[in-house]
Amino acid sequence: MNKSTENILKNSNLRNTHGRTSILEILTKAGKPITQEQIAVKLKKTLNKTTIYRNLESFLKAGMVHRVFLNQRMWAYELSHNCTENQCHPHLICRKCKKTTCITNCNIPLFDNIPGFKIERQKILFEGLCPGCQ
Amino acid sequence: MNKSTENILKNSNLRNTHGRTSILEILTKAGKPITQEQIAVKLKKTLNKTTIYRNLESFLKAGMVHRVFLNQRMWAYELSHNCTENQCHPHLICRKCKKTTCITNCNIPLFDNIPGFKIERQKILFEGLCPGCQ
DNA sequence: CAACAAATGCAACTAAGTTGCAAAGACAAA
DNA sequence: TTTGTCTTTGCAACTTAGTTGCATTTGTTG
Ligand SMILES: [Mn+2]
Ligand SMILES: [Mn+2]
Ligand SMILES: [Zn+2]
Ligand SMILES: [Zn+2]
Repeated sequence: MNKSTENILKNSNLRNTHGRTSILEILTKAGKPITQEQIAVKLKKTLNKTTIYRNLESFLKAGMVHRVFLNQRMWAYELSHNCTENQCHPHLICRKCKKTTCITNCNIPLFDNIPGFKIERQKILFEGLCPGCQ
Repeated sequence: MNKSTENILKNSNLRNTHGRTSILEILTKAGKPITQEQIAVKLKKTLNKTTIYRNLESFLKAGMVHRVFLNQRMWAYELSHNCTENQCHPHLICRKCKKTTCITNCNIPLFDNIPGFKIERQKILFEGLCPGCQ
C-alpha cells in the first residue's frame, strides 16, 4: 500500500498487486514467523492459497522473506530484515505455550571455525520458556 | 540383535522385536540423520511404513533418538548419543551436494543468557560447504 | 488504449505422516 | 510349555501441507 512497499516490489521486478502488498503488511505487523494459513485468515480480501504460496515464493527469491522451520510440519515465513547475511536471528519455541518468539536482542557470534567445513550461514533454534511463561 | 540393544529396549519397556533391532542397527550404521524412507530401503526384511514411524516414535519418547530438522518437508531421525542434555550437536547442509553432516568435533557453548528467556535446549543448523565440496 | 507478460483462481494431484482396527507376536506367570 | 494379556504389526483409508497445469484476469509499458 505505502510507497516503500511499492518500491520494494518494483526493485525486485515484482508487480504491485493487492495480494502482495497485503501479505507484506501482514508479515510486517506479525513481527514473527507465520504460516500460509495464518496469513490467509488475516487477509481482508481472500486470496487463493496457491497465490499466497506463490507470492511467498517470489518474496523468498527476492530475499525479502525467510522461511523458518519451527518443529512443526509446515513452513513459517517472516521478513528477513532482522537477519544478517550469514546468520538468521534465533527463535525460541516455548515449551509451555508453544509460541515462537524472535530473539533479536542478542549477539551470537558465527561459529565459522569448524575444521574442514565452510560455514556460510548459521541458524539457531532454542527450546525453553518465553518471558510470559516463567 | 546384540545384547546391548536388547537391554536398551528392555530398560525402556519396549518389546524386543525384529523391526526395532533392525531400525536401531540402521540408525547406528548411518551415523547421521535419516528419514523413514531411507530406513525402509535399508531394511532386509520389509516393515510397513506405519510400523517404522511408530517405532521411531517410541524411540523418541524413550530418548533414544532425536528428530532433526533439515530444511526439507520431512523428519530425519538419528541416535541421540552425540547430544548433551541441553544441546544437540549441530548439522551442516551442504549447498553443493545437499548432504547433511553431523558436526560432533566442535565445542559450541550454550547461549543461555538471553534476558527474559529460559533456554533449555539449543539446536544449530549450518549451511555451507562440506569437506568434499570445497 | 493495446499488447504482452505476469499474476491469479480453481481443481486435481502429490508427498509425508496419521488413524482405526483386526490379526499376529512378545513375554511372563502358571 | 501352555496360557493370558498386553504390545506390536500390517493394511487401507484418511489428513495435511504444499504443488502443478491451465484457462482467465490483471499490471505495466509504450
Ligand atoms: Mn524471527
Ligand atoms: Mn547428527
Ligand atoms: Zn510461552
Ligand atoms: Zn557437499
